[in-house]
Amino acid sequence: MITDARVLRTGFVPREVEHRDAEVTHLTEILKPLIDGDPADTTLLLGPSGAGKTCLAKYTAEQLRQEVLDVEYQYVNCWQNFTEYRALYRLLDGLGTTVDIHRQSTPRDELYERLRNYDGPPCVVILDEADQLEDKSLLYHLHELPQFSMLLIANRERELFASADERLTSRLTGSERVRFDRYSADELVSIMDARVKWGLEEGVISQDQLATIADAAAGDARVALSILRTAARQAHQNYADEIADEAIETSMPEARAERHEKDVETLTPHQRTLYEIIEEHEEISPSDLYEEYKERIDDPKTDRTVRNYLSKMDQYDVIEAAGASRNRTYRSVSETFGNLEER
DNA sequence: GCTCCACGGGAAGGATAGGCTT
DNA sequence: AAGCCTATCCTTCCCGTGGAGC
Repeated sequence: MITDARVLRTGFVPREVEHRDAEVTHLTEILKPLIDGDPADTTLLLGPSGAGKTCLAKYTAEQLRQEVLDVEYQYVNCWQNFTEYRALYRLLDGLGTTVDIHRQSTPRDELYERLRNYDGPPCVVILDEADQLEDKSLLYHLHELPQFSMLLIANRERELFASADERLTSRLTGSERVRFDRYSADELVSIMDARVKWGLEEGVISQDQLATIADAAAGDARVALSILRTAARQAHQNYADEIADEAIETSMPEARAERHEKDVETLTPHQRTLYEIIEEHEEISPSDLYEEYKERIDDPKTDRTVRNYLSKMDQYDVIEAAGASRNRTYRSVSETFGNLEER
C-alpha cells in the first residue's frame, strides 16, 4: 500500500513544484542578487493557508543552494517559536552557532551579536507564520543585516503589520511581494496525483476519489494531503489493497481536526476549563464564561488573565471570538468547521 | 450625551531556570 | 554547595478606548 511515507507528510518538499511557475520565477528573480553574493530584498509571501507558500519558499531556497554553493537557508516556524527570543534562538541554532549558548540567561544582545558576527555564506531566512511573532523586533534587526535575506510568510499583510511599529512598517512597505491564491480543485488533484505516484502503490486510489478529496479541501493543499495521508494509513493498517470511499469519508473530519486537537492538548488546566465551558455552551458571553470558570476552578485567575488566555486560544483557532465590545461572544470552532476559508 | 461592558496595552512584581562566582 | 545574577515568562493591576443601548 504505502511505498514511501515521506512524500505524504506535511513538511515534504517535492522535487518539482506544480502550478506555481509564475511564483517560482518571481521569487527566483528576487533572490538572484545572492548569486553574486549581494543581499536580496526582504520579501513577503502572502496568501491563504495551504496555498503553497511554505513549500515554495523552501523549494526555491533549496534550488538556489544547489545552483550556488555559497548560499545557506534557514527555516523558522514562528507559530512554534512565537517569542522574539525563541525565534532568534531557533535561527542561531540552525546556523550552528549555539554550541556554547545555553538556552536561558544568555542576554538577547549576545544572540544578536552572534547574528551580526555571522560570517558564513549569505543566508536566506524563511520566517513562516511571521504574523505570529509577538514582538517584531527580530524582523527589524534582521532587516538591518546584509548577510541575511528574509522571506516572510503570512496570510495577510494586515496581520503581519498589526503589531509592527512605524519604523518597521515603513521599511517593509517597500519590500517585494509574492501573492498566492487558493489552488483549484484540478490543481489539487494533480498535486495529490504526483505524491500518490511516489508514495503509494499503483491503483490504490482512483481519480474520482482524489477529486472528492480536492472538493473537501476547498483549495487547501495541506488539508488535501492530510486527508489523503489519513485514508492511506487507515487502509494500510487494515491490509486493504485499495482505499475505500468510506475511508476517505471518515478521514475528512479527522484530518481537519488534526491540528485543532494538537493545539487543545497543549492547553493548561485553566485554559482547558475555559475550552470545555465554551464547548458545552457552544456560544457564551464573556461575563457568563468568567462566572462559570470561577465556579469550576479552585483558585481562579483574574479576568484580565482569562482575557489573555482567550485571545491566545482565539489566535490558535481553538475557540472563536466573535463580535466586538458589548456583543462579543466566544464559541466553539467545531460549529463553524465547514469554512476554514478565512485565516 | 451617559453608562456599562469588554478589550487589550503597558508596567510591575513574582516564579523559574540556568550560568557564574565564591 | 550556596548564593548571586540575569534573563524570560506569567500574572496582576491600572487604565484608556470604543461600541451598544438607554
